[in-house]
Amino acid sequence: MSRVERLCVEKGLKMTGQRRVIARVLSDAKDHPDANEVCRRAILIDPHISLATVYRTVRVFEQNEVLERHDFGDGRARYEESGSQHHDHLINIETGRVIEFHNDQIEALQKLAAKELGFHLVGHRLELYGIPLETSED
Amino acid sequence: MSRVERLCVEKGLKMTGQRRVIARVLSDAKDHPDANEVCRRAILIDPHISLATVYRTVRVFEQNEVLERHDFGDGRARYEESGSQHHDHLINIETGRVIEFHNDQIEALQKLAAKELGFHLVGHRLELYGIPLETSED
DNA sequence: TTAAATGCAAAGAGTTTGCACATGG
DNA sequence: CCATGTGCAAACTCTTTGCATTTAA
Repeated sequence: MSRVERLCVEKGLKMTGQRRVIARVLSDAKDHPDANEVCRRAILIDPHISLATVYRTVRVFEQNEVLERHDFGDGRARYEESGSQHHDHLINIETGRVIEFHNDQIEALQKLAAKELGFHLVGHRLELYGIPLETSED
Repeated sequence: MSRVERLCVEKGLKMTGQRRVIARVLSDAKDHPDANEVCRRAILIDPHISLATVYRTVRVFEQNEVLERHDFGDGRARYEESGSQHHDHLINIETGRVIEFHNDQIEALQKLAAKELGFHLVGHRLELYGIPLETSED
């Protein structure tokens, strides 16, 4: 049983064959697939899965905090298993590859910045866009 | 002549009536309108403007760094005049209103974080989502 | 059993594009 | 004048939804 599936069970979600497969795909994913990619991988395991079901399922999973939805600005949502710890993303603009990182100082400053503006911080999005250091020597 | 129009002229862009109006709308905007909203405001000044032209125009303007495109996660692009200084956004999730802010410390830490991961930072996106402090007392 | 999940195809929202016509430099 | 911009409508991408059918609990 995949980690995502276990989380679903803990949340009391009805686990259908399709949901199990989608959960597995997301648990196995090392990247941040979009709905279409999740569907394609799911179909490799079990062809009885439609894109509509993927969309409905990821929404339910997201609402149950079993996975996280990201928007990297390319017009489609991407998904990843809810990690135990929060992290942000650095996107290598040469390859499109996404690297996860966490920085406590930045997190703290964000909270502070929001407070100074009169807000209680309930969420944030931080994405860094970079090029590999070797390549950037100009 | 609006500020955006002047920037366009400096870039050598051909200034048609429509582009002038769109430039004006964006110069006058105190918020971050989407393409549809830009079009509606433009039509108030001159009805001879179509949504397709707005899309084509904002793309040209963006490519010429005359305005900036933002994606606040609600599925449509939003635009604002390219300011002299960089800033990030705090979104009031109760009203949807966007507040601009700038924080040098966070900027510096971002650069550092990227460097530690082996990247040269060429861009970033930071959005804070918050609720007004008065309302958040629970 | 039965409320909830699924597949399909159609509908939406936002954005882009092909083509004939209009226009700025 | 003529390369470029525009309007219109159709196309495209991503996502959602209505409805008849299937399925988990």
